[in-house]
Amino acid sequence: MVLQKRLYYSFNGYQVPTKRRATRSARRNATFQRRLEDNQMCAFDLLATVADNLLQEKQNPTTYSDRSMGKDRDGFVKEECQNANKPLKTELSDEASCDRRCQHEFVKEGCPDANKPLKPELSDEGSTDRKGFSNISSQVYNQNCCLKEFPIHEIEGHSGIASIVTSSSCSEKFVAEKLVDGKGQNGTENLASKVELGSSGSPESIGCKLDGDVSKVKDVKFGKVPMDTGTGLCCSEDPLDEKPAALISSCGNAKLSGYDDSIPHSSLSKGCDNMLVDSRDDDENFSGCAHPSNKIKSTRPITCIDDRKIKKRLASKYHKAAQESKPDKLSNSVLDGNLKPVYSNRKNYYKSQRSQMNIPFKKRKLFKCGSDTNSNGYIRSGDTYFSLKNETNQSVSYSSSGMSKDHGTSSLGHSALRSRDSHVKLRIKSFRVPELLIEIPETATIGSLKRTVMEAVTAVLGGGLRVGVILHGKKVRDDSKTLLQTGISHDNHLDALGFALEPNFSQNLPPACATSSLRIPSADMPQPFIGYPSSPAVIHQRIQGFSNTLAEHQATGLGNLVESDHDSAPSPINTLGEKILSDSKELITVPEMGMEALAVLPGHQKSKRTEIAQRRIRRPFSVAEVEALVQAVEKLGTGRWRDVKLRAFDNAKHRTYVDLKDKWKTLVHTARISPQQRRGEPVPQELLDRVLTAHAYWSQLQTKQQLKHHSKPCLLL
DNA sequence: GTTAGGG
DNA sequence: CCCTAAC
Repeated sequence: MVLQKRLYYSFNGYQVPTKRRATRSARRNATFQRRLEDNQMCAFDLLATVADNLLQEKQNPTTYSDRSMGKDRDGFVKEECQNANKPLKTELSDEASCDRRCQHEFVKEGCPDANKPLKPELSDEGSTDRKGFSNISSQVYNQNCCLKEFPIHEIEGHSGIASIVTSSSCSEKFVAEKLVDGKGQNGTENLASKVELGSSGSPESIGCKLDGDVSKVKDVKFGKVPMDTGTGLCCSEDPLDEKPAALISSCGNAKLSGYDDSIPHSSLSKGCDNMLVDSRDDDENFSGCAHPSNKIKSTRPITCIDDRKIKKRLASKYHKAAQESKPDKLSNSVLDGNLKPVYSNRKNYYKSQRSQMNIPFKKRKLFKCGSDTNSNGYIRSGDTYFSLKNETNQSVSYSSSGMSKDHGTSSLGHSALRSRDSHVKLRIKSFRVPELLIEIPETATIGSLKRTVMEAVTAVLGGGLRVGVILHGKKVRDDSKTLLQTGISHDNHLDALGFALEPNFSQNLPPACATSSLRIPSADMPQPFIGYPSSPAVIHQRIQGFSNTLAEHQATGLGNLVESDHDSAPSPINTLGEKILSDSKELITVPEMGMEALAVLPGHQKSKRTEIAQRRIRRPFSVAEVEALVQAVEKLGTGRWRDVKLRAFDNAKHRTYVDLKDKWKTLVHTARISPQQRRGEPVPQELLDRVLTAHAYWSQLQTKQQLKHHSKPCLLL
């Protein structure tokens, strides 16, 4: 859908603003997320490729990594940095073809002040520079801990590095691409944050790649990643001590090191998945949450990866918002019971806001993935892949474009799948954006139209979305059911299966737009962040409101499904229609809350989030509303807002008398300032004149009355 | 629950 | 729009 694109862009745009310089962590977070998103796509491809290779070659990665690493490392470590605990990367680099010298140097240099020295080098030399890489890597390793401290900018500056890190195993391609491109995608930069994580290994690996040493890279990865992993990517962990297998894991390691000090290197192997997951974790961490990631990473089985992806892509935000407390919703519903609790348990994302904010990112990701990357990536929840194919054979996908095409995917999927019983592969190419009702004056500019649409979309997204599963036209609400129980199996025609983005509210749909439609409640919702338990019932209703929204894909006629929901709950929608018809005046509005929330994203999410979460969506008054307000005030006067509300806005639920009072206040102010100073939708001068007149009249009257009151008592006394 | 006003 | 004091 067009909207997708818009959303995508919009998010990006928003994101940017969101980046605040305020906090390192915040910045990191934002950038990190982005990178992750960008990287993910790549990662998938890489993973797929790797997986294929592995399968075909059946090499044993583990050996590779261990061996090579071991010696190199030791030697390296001993020589260069004794201090540094994590020489692994260096090895990688060596293997990669990097010069030991460089490494050593790096190490030496890096060890002492691993944290920050890198930057300069990187920036100067660029990603290609081995030294730079080595430095980075060394730092990373050293750090395991230090990374955290890495300044994002540094990383960002070195897109190449960052990218590498991020993608880790998966990213090989990614990295390569980026390197080639130079900066690579936008995302690359973002990666930087990640870079921290993986940077260590990555730089070198990157270099190799550049050099054309793909094979090496893969090998490394492989080494790290065990063949068996159905997940392909992950190789479970490298037991190598904690030192990261380095190369392969560069990403993973990096993450670990960067994000979680404690995180085990094992994550390396995980590569892409980790990344995704990590990213999430990172987010959390950044936000201040405890880092679950460590646990996850270290502990997580390979399978987790998929889940992560899924979550991230699909749910990430939504989940957070809605589920945080309840792990299952998305994961369960969409994914399946198989999912590991690990992720499902996400920690609380701090705040709803954050989550909201995140959504965009994630969405972005989703979109991207969907459109661009999808091919590669399916998400695997637990064991389920959402690509269209069934695990082994059938490709049931909505999208006409079959997943089967993706070699990478398929191969990975299969391998991964094998490990588990049967898996259902689903491919979600894109999500349709819920229906939005927008009312805008003919005189509005295209720009304002765009903004309005954006706001509406943002509001929806910002409010938090959740994923709805539709099967045979019916919403599947029982999150606890397994796919099998629900009838979603490889044996079935997945075309009957649909996914929808639904508003995830915890509260009521507040806004339903004036009239409207569905809206997104998020703003109103109290839900927030952590553990906010939302009652299913409520949710459903809300959803209903939104129900229109769903949509699923292209080919399949999921569309029908959408409304099915209504049945369960009384839908606001119906009302909407009525309202709309009845109140021509009312706006249908477009809420925008998203912007604000987004802006906040990066940093302080917590506090703000909370606040924002509850804030109502902003619904600018339309000229018609203003006209009605003026008329009512002229008749009733100021100070009787409740009456005004009843008289002129009785049917506008979203307009409280306080709102009307505030609007009047602003109208008076607007009328007094020069037209050039006015913002927003212009209000006819005629109305403003009436505002001033009425205001003067009633003010005068009020004054008189007050005088009377005062005087009277005095007199009486 | 309303108003009024500051933020 | 939110928040709060005051009514």
